[in-house]
Amino acid sequence: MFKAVSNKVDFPAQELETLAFWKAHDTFAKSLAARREAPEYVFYDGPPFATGLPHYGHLLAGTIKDIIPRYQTMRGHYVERRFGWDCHGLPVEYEVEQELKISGKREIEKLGVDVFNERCRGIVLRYSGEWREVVTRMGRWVDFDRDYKTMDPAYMESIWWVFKSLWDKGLIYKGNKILPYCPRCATPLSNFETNQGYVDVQDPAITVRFRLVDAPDTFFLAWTTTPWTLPSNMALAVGPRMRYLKVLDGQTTYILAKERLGVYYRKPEQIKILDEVSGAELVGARYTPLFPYFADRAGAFRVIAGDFVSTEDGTGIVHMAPGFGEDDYAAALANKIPVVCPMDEEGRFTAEVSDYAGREVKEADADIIRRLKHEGALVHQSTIQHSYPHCWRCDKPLLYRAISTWFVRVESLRERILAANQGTDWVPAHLRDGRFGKWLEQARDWAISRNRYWGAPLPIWSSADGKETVCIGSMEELARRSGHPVSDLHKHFVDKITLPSSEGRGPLMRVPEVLDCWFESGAMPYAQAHYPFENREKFESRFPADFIAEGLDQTRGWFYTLMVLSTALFDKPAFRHVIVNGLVLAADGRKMSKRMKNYPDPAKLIETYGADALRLYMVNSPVVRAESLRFSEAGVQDLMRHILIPLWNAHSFFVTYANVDGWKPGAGGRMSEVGSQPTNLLDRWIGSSLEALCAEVTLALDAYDLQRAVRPFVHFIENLTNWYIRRSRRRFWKSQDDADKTEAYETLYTVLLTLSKIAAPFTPFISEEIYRTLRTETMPESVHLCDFPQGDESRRDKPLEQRMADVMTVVGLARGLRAAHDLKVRQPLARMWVVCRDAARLAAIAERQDLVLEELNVKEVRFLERESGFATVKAKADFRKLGPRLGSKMKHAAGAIAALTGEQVEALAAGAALTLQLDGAPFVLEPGDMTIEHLPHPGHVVAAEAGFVVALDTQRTPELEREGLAREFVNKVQNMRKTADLEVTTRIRLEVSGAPAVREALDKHGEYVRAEVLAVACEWRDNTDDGAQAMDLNGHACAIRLTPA
RNA sequence: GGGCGUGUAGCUCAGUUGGUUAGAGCGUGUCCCUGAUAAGGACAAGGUCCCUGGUUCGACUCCAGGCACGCCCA
Repeated sequence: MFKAVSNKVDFPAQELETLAFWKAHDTFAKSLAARREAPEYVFYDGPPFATGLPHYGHLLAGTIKDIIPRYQTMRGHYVERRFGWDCHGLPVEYEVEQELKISGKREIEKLGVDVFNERCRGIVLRYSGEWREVVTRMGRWVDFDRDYKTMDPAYMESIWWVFKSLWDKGLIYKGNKILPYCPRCATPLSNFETNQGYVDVQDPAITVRFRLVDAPDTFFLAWTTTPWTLPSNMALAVGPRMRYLKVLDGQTTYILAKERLGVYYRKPEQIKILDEVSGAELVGARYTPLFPYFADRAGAFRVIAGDFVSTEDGTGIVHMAPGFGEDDYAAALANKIPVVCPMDEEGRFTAEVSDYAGREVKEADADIIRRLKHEGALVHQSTIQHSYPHCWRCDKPLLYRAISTWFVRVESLRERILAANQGTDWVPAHLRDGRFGKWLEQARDWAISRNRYWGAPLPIWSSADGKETVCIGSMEELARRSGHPVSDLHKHFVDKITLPSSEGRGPLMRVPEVLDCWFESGAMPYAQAHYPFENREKFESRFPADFIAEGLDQTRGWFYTLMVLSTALFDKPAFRHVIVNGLVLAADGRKMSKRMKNYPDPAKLIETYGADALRLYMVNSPVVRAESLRFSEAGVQDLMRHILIPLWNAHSFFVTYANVDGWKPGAGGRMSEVGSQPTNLLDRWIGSSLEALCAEVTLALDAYDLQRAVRPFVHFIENLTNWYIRRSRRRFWKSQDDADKTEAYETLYTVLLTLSKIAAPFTPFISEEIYRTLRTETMPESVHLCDFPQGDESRRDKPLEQRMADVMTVVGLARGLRAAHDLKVRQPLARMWVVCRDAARLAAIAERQDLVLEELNVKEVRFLERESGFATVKAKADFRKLGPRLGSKMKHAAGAIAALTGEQVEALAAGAALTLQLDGAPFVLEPGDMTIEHLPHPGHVVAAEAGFVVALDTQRTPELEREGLAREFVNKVQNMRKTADLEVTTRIRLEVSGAPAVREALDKHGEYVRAEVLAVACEWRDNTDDGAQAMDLNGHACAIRLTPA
């Protein structure tokens, strides 16, 4: 006996039981243990931040990260799956700052970096329990107990090794980067932080003049909204292809962009245009500095060319303060202009700018403007309203300034990175050379240091004068060189450690920065294994990964950092195959937003439909090809209805009847006979279809195309439930235990068992339930411990699949006719005709005419090879065949072929060649050059499709009417049985009264009726007062009373 | 401004080397079927395959140029 299976299944509840089973039996561990000696398939799991709860994007990526490893395990590989956590970085620091109600560098350092960091350590895994719960509930198998954390000492030590390896290869250097900086918090901000703080503000907008060295009465005009940067002016920039004018205004000559002239001089008669030049001609001109502070700097105070110069505002000549602007800085480097940055950490002028030393730079704007005015350098003054970034913590306007930063020389690695990228395989394929490849091509040096606290410290120690610098690559090295034992590499430990100088420069101190957390996650392949300190061999065999899967946003995140580091270290990509998922959007097409509540809570959704339904829904969408998905709850329900429920019902059907009959797997012996074929065509057909399914799924999964892998399930389940089972139903009911019945059980059993394995990677829960109900003692205890069904083309029978498709076509046509002419299937009809010109196809249908007759409730089918009175034949040109031969004559030929008479078509079909006159030239038409189409004769009950013509005889004799009535009666009783919730085997008694026609039908077909409804007795008596159910049978009154026997 | 992607039915999406009736599901309407079914089936309505041009006997498909939307970068 199989475990009883209800057709009223509660998937979410059942999934919880499955989870409990996996837990109790340690099934995941067993699935790994079973493959311990097998070839390894390497998967790397990208670490999420655990500072928030998982959302649909994580569930989606998690599902993909589950399907492929499950599949590869079933295909005979050992697939280790370790979860990882990204522990360091700003998100954690923010949370702590908010909890402690502190903000910025000064307050953190006042509190103590040790206190702060330990607090970060304390909260970083705060939500890991919830993560584990949700990930597990989704059915994902991943090892949380042996997870890796980027804050583990071993992980951090490997990061140091990575860093030092790059250092030794000369790939690390120190430079400057212009970053938004908050003077109050004394902290640079990331781009992400900056983007959330734009506010509309008013700023001064002044135009000042710079005197040319070679022509003291001539001035460049430049415009700025940050007067405080003027003391740091080092150059002026012009657009090399822009046009500039020299205009005489009174005694003075000014130079500005031609396009901006009208803005400065509304009345042209005020001035005289002296000359027009290109920007390129101005380049190199020297001017007198406005302020004396840096007047002695060599190479400064000249005009340079810049592509960033625009004529949207200002004068078309841009004031360059290289210490305070990104373009300015880059242009200064390119043109060998000195960089000055006379501002301290608090945002005050340094002593270099003696007149304003100690004053907040922005606060000095007014005095600077006053002074310029006094000195005659101010040409125009106004204010501007614009959007300007502000600190998200303290709301102060941010200042851009040069920050000392450490870089990886990505630009020098670029060619090698691109070469390594060629060794990767992407889904979707275009990403490799498209978005990702293009990103690589324009990659800049990577700024890897952060002026923060909670992160892996840069392992660099440096003397006070900066002339001696040491990079440390391991704990042991640090301990040896410093004489201090080391067990934790976080900032508050290692900053206390100094190294002796080897050049007599005094103690070397650690540089203050920590690493970008992307550097840490990019080092995951090495660091999760604590390479090279441990696991040397293991790492080497596990690098690069066979497979990773993350979201599209990782093109400039993890995908990138993995690739940079693996190329720098080993000249290889870190992964071979990658599936990139797109964004999960809310149903309204906008981003999912907690505030707007525009999406269903994932936990609730899983409680309603189950994880299998959610998994299938997500995977069966273009979101597994990096396109975005509008998440729809109805879509999840839809998949449950169309795949999971029918699958479950097929299973439930099988178990119910197998138990009724006491059928056991293997009892008939056929199962064990290799290569044995069932005799029943339906059985052979579903077996062949299953083989097709297996082949398609295998092909798609081997290509990492998940959506394509899911699609054939829909078709197969439809075939299984709506054709195989429906047409086989009676085979399972037959009370004699004959060979055909056994074969049906064997077939359905094998199909369901195999199907559970093919579906296991996608829907691990329902597959497990079905498998566990069906398995025998000798089979593995879980479907996930089984091998994936091995495809075997020899088990395909494609001609049979085609023949069955023909039968379905014929049935479909006839059903359409019944519907169109209002002839319900319960009403038997005397005969039908099936016409097909292909005798072989016709014969194949004749062979299975029982299916057709039963499905359509028709007494007899007649087969014809000619349409005779039912339809007219028409010829249609086969464009595919004729097109290449005829070329431009194709159109004419098509017309001529369509115009052929019935006799001509007939003759052609019979094999006679026909000569057409095309544009005066003869053309010999052969039978294969056309296809025959049918036009059903109007007024007849006839339909045609795909070479078949089907006609129905709609005559209803009294005998047919009676039989129809009997079937109607059976239907009503069956519904009553169902309503009364009777077992399928329960015998009943019937008492019936009603119209004479009903009685006649029952008298004539009583035996059939009793057998169908399992009635031991069917009495005709007046039962109207006796709780009988009154109903209408095809217009005849009837009352039925049903009691269990 | 640059890069990449997407654009097919009211909605979500398929569409295989270019071939003449462009498909499925949902939704809508009508009907049917049901002793596996919170099911299923048939039929109907619904399409400028984003636009323009080109190549071709023939373009949803290939090419070029636009437009719209999305993401990334500047």
